[in-house]
Amino acid sequence: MRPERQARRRPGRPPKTQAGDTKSELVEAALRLFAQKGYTGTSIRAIAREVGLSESVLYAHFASKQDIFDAAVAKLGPQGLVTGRESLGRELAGRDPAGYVRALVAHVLDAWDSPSGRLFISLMVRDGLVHSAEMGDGIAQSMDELGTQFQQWIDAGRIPDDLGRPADLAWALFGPIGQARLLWLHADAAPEKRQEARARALRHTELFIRAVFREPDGPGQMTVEDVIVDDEPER
Amino acid sequence: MRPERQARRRPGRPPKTQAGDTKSELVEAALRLFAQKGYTGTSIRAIAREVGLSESVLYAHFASKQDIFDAAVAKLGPQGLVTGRESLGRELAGRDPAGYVRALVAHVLDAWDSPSGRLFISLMVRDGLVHSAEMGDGIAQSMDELGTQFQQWIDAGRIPDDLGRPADLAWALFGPIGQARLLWLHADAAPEKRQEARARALRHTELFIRAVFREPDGPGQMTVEDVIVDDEPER
DNA sequence: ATTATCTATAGATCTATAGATAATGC
DNA sequence: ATTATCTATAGATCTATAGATAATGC
Repeated sequence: MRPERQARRRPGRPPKTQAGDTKSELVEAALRLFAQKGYTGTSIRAIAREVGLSESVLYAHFASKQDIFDAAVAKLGPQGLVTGRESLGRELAGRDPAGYVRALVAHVLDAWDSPSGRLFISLMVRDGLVHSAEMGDGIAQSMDELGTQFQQWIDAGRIPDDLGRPADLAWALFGPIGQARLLWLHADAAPEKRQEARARALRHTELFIRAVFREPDGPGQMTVEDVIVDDEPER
Repeated sequence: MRPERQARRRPGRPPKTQAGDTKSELVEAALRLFAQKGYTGTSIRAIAREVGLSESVLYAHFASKQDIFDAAVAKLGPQGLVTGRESLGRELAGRDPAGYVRALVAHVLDAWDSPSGRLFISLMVRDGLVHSAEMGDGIAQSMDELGTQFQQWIDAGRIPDDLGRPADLAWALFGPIGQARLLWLHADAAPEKRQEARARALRHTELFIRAVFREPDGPGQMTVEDVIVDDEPER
């Protein structure tokens, strides 16, 4: 948003001193409004007004309203998914399961709770894109990919092999976190709600770790020792 | 939708034989369109056309566009939440944890996959109501209520007492199911996608049961027998 | 007389375009 | 000459209302 544009501008190209990066400002304003009010709820005029310009400027930069929307979506990129396992390579490599999952969740939460991450989810929601096939397929694929990691842990005996499919374990981990994102990590979310959402996601992560992973030895949720002490002390 | 209204109607009150329940038809058409295109994406005219009437009829039945929207929402009722534990009383009473959870999930899935349940989620999503405080608070409260049941199982030794808060267990159960609802149980979802979503939710339910509940005795995920056979055959 | 519809229309707002105006950069 | 803005406006569409018309129910 440019500072103070109340005073009606003169016609003609403005002097260099006043010029900002109009196109970027327009895309950013459009993003905020589309995320908040949806495509049909946002007018070209409203976008222009946000930036303090006349609505006809938009057509100097974009061919149509849809073109602005596309530019806004393109600016965000494909943030929707549980991405970044590749880019996290070094951080994740060699960690034990609990550490790996904690690092992955922390990474994803940072992305989802960022300004652009929150604009993204709001935009997807407001314009029905959460219901699009791409969204569903993308998430399902993302869970499949994460599933390969779970499979390795199953093979290594760190997860009981009869709990469920690897991709379903990924779903069990990220479903509740995704719900928290949807409900409380959107563009208009209050800081306290965001904090609560992150805390909730982290508690879920720990719950998941305790319920799913088997410790290689030492104390754990359901080691042989526990079972024997609890249920069959004299065996 | 009324049959065949292409032929332009005459002015004047139509004969009884042609009369349907106009108000209900309007609300239903409005619901479909609002769910599909959102509030601002749906015009009074479009609603009227769906029913085959002139747009001014809407103002004979409703005071304003907002009034129609409110009537549509009111018609659906508060379906958003994991409701019905009370109404399920008999079905749930006296079941063991696994049976209880299976029955509850089945009940919720039926509600969510019903026509009105799917209209509901689409409506909430399209108009940003999933981001409303009521939605978030309602779900959180719903999880707290279900948490009391988990607490009882913890007290009875059926769930390890160090897994997490009772409400977080409820969240771990319903988070993934809620995600499946959001992605694939909406108004426009294809039957195959809906089937897939239900299957996914049921697999998650079984995974949850295996990961969280401790059997009182008999065969189970991590009974003494299993552990001994797998890990320490000679003990 | 009342009710359920229609046609016609007002006034607002929407997207998009045409053409004017003034600063910039060659 | 080009660029970045403006004003003015066209034409479509939107919500809402006024007033006409014909069937119903008393």
